[in-house]
Amino acid sequence: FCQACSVRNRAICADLDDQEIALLNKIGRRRGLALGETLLWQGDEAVFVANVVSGVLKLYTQTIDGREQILGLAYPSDFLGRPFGEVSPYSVEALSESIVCVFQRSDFERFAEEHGRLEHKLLERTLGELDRTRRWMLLLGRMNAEERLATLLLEIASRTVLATCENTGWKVPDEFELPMSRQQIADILGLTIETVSRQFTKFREEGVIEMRGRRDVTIRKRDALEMLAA
Amino acid sequence: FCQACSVRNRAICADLDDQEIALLNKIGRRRGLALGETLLWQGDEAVFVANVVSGVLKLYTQTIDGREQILGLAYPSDFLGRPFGEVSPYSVEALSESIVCVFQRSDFERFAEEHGRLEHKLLERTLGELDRTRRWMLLLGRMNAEERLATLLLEIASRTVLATCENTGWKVPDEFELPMSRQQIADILGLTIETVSRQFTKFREEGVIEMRGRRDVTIRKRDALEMLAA
DNA sequence: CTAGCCGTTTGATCTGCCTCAAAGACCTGA
DNA sequence: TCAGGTCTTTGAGGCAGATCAAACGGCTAG
Repeated sequence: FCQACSVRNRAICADLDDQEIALLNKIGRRRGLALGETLLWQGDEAVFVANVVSGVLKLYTQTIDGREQILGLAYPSDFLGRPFGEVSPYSVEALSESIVCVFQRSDFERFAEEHGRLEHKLLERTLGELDRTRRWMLLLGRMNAEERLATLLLEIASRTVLATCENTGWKVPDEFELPMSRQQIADILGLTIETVSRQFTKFREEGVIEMRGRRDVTIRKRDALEMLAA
Repeated sequence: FCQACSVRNRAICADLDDQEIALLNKIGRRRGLALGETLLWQGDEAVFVANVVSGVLKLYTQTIDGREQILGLAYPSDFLGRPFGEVSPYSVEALSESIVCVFQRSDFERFAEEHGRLEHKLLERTLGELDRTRRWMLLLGRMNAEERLATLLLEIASRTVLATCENTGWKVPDEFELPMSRQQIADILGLTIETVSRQFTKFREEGVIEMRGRRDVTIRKRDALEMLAA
């Protein structure tokens, strides 16, 4: 039920009143995704749109010869899919067990037309996503490997807190879990897995980060990372 | 006057009726930009939004140490600025003499709230721009210099036709003028000016393109370019 | 406990693009 | 027409990150 939804106040449904929510509730349904499961395929007809309820997913494209580029990560409350478009311009795959709230695109579009507040929220979110994506272009076009990884670590830290502790104040934690493998980090940063691994080792040796296991990161020198990411 | 505006039917104002257009006309004003003139500065308060009427402009960011990355080009009918945001996330500079139709952001937002059709158009445009931007991430993250330039040449060819001959059928021309310098091409592609220049020379030697002067390009082997860009 | 697998790290070498340098082409104004 | 500026092309050499290869470490099933 929408009323009990954990992203009720952060997703695009935030500004809807009870009556509208009830209507929206009728056209959407929950769906669970296993780790590695694909929600949308690039090039397929764009049938669904969705809100992320829990978990982390990746948006990605590929070249014909198999090179992959991750276009972004979707955290709880993020919107997925391509309204007002015929085909999905990217694929979406779950990086962890996830729950999404799925709508038929046609249902969703009809609802959006009739409820300006929803469309407005979607517009704000899309504009924000565009900003974020453009910032990533600077990383891909002009940053070196060290700067790229520093930027990603800070980004994940801040996104993790937003996704987990909604109201526990705004302190960004220095300890978090990477929601993806080394190869996926490489695909986000436009690097190879070896280069990514070497940069992790370098940050560890310099005492900038500390790691317990492969995925648990603790930032020890945030300033150093921020200096690089700037 | 909006009624006589050359982008009247392609910009976000396309779906507005005469009365709405008259209202919009009151809050907007035309502004000319000289080559190289800056319309928006990254980090400044986001005071304006605008539609491009004629000319080509670049959106760009810079790192602290001066590396530049062009985030996109704006052609006639494209929308500029950051509605519903406090600061401009990028700078905008005219690559050619241009005319834009400028609105105070506050005026524009008020108008958008009251006129869902405008907001809807803006949403569609923003979603399209996000798709385009994400496609560029694949280029920046995973393509080599040759593939990058091939992609750009095809993109400029198709954008040029859309911007110039609105209704002369849909044939994409093989002859066009580059609206920017070699350095700016490098900043779009995430390369250096030297690498760009060498790639041009290579394409010329291979007979893939022909050039008269520095900026007039004729595509001779479109398939070759499309193969690389795919 | 052990074997085998997969993801990761480390090492060695290669290469595409960058950097630095200089010559060449075009444009503008005198 | 020529001088001087700017932009572009070409050349030589270096380096960051890619590629190829192998060792390592953690996890799971037997």
